[in-house]
Amino acid sequence: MNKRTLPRESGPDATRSLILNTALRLFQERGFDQTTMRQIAAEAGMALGAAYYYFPSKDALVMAFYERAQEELGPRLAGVLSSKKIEHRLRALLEVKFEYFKPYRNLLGALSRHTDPQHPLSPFSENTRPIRERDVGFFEAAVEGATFRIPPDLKPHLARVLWLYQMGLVLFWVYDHSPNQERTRQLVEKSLAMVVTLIKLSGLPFMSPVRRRVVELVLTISSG
Amino acid sequence: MNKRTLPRESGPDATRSLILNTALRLFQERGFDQTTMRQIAAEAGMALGAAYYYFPSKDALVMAFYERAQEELGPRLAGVLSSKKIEHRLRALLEVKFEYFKPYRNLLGALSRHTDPQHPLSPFSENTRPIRERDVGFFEAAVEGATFRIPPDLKPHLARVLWLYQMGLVLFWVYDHSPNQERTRQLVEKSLAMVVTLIKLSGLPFMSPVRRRVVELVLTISSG
DNA sequence: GTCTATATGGAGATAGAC
DNA sequence: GTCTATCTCCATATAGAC
Repeated sequence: MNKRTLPRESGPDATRSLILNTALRLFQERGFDQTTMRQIAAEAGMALGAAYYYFPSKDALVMAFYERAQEELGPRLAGVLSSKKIEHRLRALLEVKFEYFKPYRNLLGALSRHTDPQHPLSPFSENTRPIRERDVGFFEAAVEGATFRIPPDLKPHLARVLWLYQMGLVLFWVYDHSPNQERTRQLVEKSLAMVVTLIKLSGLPFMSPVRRRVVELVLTISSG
Repeated sequence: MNKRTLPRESGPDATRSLILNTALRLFQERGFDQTTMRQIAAEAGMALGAAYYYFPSKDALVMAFYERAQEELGPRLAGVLSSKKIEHRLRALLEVKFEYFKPYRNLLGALSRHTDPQHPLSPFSENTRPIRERDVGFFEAAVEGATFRIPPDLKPHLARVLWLYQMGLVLFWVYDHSPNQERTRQLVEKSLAMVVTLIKLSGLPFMSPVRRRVVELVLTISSG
């Protein structure tokens, strides 16, 4: 038996979890900037230093949130790619994400400030690369397993572009104040149909030069 | 003679300008977050309270920067729309912007955190609407004055989409660490050609349903 | 290894004297 | 309009109890 399995009701793992959960709750309730390390510690029933013992900074809490999300999302994303239609497969991925992040919508809003790829917490940073790559992997899987003719010159880049598209949708969702995020739902439906149409259109013979330029564009953007 | 013309070497307008210029210089040199109101006041040769007399908050300095930029950019943007080719017209607008903002590239990076449309300093906020609308107006002018067939159903939305496209380019530029932002230059050239091609392609007769969907998409996004 | 209590130093902002 | 003095609050560091 492995001693270090699930967090018990006491012990270091449980304390760590308790702090993280408390922090996430407060971030969501009061906003990220308005929540102080003092409040987190107090609400978790311990002294300030104790929280700092487990998380050396407020940003470390955010990083732990990213990692936990990636861990918990993995199986769910993998388990939802059953259809063969690309549109269904992509929609399934999106639905899992929205569902999972729903309790953290406000928090994600606060975190979306990290546009600088140099910042460790940016979705484009070196620091978050492992998380990002695993995530892109699910879009690769969505593309791979679909019965859908993809122009071969586009194929190597498609997953990454779709991942970026998905980031855009999440950003829109985070700031969507319509009831139950109805506008995002519409945007997903309309943009998804459009994305699929565009890929299909791009496969037309006379589109070959356009495809080449798109690929060049993608390379320019991602070569940094 | 109007008494309130240009800032003199002394007087309230001069003091205000001095504070703003000092702040912008420090923001650029040391970073926005690392620069304190104390440093700004000290560097401008006055007490902290004096700086707060002119600018009630650090964000007020940012807003003043936005307003000044809009004012100074206006004539330059208007003066550069001489060609009749849409591609040249758009490139001209972009060049003026990059040129003007070059000394503030670092600062813009720090400001790009304001993704929340609710935040007053966001480029999408209610607060910055007048600035934004005037800016969109230059893209309308760029489209209007071009000898270029634009599908009539796209036309009402094109300027706003191009404005958004331009915001994306600026964001890329802000974080482009290639020498002399060479990658941005490439991105501009390639994406500009692509944008023009796409608009042309969208005018083909059988593209009518695609156009309709694009318009729907734009409406969904901007209806908030 | 885990945690409490306390100290440090700096930030944005303000009140009220001059 | 400009200043000094001060308020309030924070992230973070550390000393040392258990």
